[in-house]
Amino acid sequence: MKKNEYMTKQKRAILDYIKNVNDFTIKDIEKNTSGVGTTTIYRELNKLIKEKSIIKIVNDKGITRYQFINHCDCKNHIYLKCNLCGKTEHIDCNFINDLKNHVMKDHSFILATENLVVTGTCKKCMKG
Amino acid sequence: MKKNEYMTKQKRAILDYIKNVNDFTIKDIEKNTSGVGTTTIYRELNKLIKEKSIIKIVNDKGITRYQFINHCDCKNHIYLKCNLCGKTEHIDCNFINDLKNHVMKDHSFILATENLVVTGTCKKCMKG
DNA sequence: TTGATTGCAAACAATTTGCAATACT
DNA sequence: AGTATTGCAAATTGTTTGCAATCAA
Repeated sequence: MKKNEYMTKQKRAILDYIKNVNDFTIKDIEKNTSGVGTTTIYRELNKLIKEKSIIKIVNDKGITRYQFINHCDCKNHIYLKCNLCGKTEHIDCNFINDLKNHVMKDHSFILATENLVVTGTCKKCMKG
Repeated sequence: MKKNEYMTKQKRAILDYIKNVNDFTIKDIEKNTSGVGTTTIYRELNKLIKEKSIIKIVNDKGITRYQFINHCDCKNHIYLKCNLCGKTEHIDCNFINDLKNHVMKDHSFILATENLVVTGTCKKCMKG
């Protein structure tokens, strides 16, 4: 939280909710909090978008969704983003280093692993 | 294109434009085509979204953008996109299979290698 | 106390829809 | 000919803003 910012009960309610769900709509927040006006929700989400803590996307059904991005300090990681549910998980393992080395050695290309998002189908959606 | 669909000059103008730019706004299309109504643009883009040919996102400045997804038929390949010069090269080798298997086995995630774009720095720009 | 935050209502902007005219096959 | 497509204008929906009251520090 930035300086000169107050922590209000509305803000806390919003943050508490979205940090757990990771993928949500405005209506989801309205349903899962109480005593928080819609205007406040928009204002808080816009602040988070500017800070790049969340992103706003419109899925193939036309529904506007917000997704929480977990930033972290570790290296050698990539994001796995599910094409179906839209959720992004984050893996951190040595294999990424192997990939990086391979691409460097055999293809003369420096892979930018700091912010690498690859897509596919997650465990959950694989079943459903 | 689906059956029972007509190829009109409006549709062709839109498709010609977005296939080349890969990332665009409604206004970009309006500026770079002529004789295409805004309604038609929205309708065409929505069709592409439903078909998952493009995605619609709102960036951290609040601008709504659309991004074209390039599909192709070959397997085991990924695209290497250079952050500096913007050029995309395309590699096709066994290592990609290893990556796919690893992600599947150790992270329970089906990697969509048909359309995987990773970014970094290419040989040319590495030197310059 | 001081400045940030809230929420209503109003303003605004983006997107969709009805429908008659037009273009494609 | 028959059906999909277009584009205007109107309707709708999503989002933002002004402002007075309230709340956090």
